[in-house]
Amino acid sequence: MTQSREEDRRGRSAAAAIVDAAFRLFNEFGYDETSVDDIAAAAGVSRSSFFRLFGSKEMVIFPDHDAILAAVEERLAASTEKSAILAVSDAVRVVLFHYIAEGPLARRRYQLTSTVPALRERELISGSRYQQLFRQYISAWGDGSEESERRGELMAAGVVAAHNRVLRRWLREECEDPHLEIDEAMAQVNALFTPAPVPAPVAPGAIVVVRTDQDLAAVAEQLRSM
Amino acid sequence: MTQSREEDRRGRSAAAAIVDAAFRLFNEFGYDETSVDDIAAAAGVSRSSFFRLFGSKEMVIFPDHDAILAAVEERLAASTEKSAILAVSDAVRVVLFHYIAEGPLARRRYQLTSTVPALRERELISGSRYQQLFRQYISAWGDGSEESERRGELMAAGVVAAHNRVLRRWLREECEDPHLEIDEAMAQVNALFTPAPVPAPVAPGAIVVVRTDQDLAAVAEQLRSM
DNA sequence: CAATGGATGATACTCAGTTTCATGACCGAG
DNA sequence: CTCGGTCATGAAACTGAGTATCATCCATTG
Repeated sequence: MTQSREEDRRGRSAAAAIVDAAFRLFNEFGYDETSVDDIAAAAGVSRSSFFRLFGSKEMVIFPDHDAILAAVEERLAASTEKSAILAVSDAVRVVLFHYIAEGPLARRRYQLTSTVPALRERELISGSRYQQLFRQYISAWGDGSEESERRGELMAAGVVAAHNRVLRRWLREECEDPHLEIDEAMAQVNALFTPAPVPAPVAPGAIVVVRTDQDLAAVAEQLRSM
Repeated sequence: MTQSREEDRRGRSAAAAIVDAAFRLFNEFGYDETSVDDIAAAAGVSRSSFFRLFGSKEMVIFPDHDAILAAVEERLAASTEKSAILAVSDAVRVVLFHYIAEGPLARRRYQLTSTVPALRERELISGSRYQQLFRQYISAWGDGSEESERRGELMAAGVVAAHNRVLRRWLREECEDPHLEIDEAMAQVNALFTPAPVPAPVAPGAIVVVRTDQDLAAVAEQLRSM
């Protein structure tokens, strides 16, 4: 476990210095106006080290997406069809509260991603990787039918959309209680997807009585289309 | 209406020549291995003209996203809350059948986007613009409540996911009849989102009889949670 | 014919990202 | 202590995308 001498001397890693310098310069001069050389110089490292540590200019902003993705996968993998809904809800919370735990840093990042198209796009890409992961697991829990696959795809999209909405509201400080809102949002998603959407075996002629919030016209329309 | 002399002479626009050359070179040598200079040279135009016409290397692959987006917006704008579901279904079909009408070209593009990360990402970006557009209109049709906004976001995500699934299946030639599949997929989305997801005014104590495919245990569970 | 304007091409520039090589600190073995 | 190896860093050159500038050419118009 050999830490760099610079790190020992200054008490922080070169990576942290780079991130600091990057956010500061982006804030002051703008993303496009700040070159990698500027960042490296301000952080007291070489251009080479910058790319060795972060791979690209965009990645200074999004440090640990891979780690979060791994955490999500871990949570989803530790589940079966039985506990699927719970697993999905938990996994979403893993992501959400990771960002919330970042606090002001997450908000500074949001300010950048709202402003700079390239960064917004980068964020979209990572979001789609979450969606892909969710889809993969949700699909695996279903039978292989096309309708079930579609359900997996729709639900994954819904889960990510719900998460994004709550996160974005929190980032914009429009959200009092993220715990409450993510609970509500996930409840809404679950309500959408838990009632069996697929015609499944049932005794023909069976009659079931349920309460509904729809008015009579809507109910009549549904009955007619059956 | 002055067409270029090259165009007159060769009977095709410089843009078409560039697209042809690009796809051919990408196929033969790969996307990353083909430089813009190579494409321009093969198409018999200058590097300058390439960027003037397409703006970026990626845009040779995705020519008319803006046009499709405008068509979608037009279809959505020509609608009210009453015909909302129909408008959304129609708008989705506009996109889907535009790609299907491209035929082999769409499949060549798919082969590239499956292979080259940068292009897959670019495609994702444009997909998110559709989603954003759908969300905007669907949200406008609801009341302004947070739950209604979430519903708009979820439904937009679902609509785009459903479209993407059908398109991808068609591109992979896994899809016999795209008309049928998009009908099914949109029916699934509509089934998900048309039953009022929000507790709404209804005469207390009203009883409605509907047929369901759920088994008794599931129904009992639903009743218990009401 | 001369003037104008729009499209094209040539050139030079910035900057992100890659590759290669040199340096220098640390560590274990002799 | 010294040699040899490894690893982190830095320096420098290179490729290629995208931008900006300027000259040119050709068709139209007066």
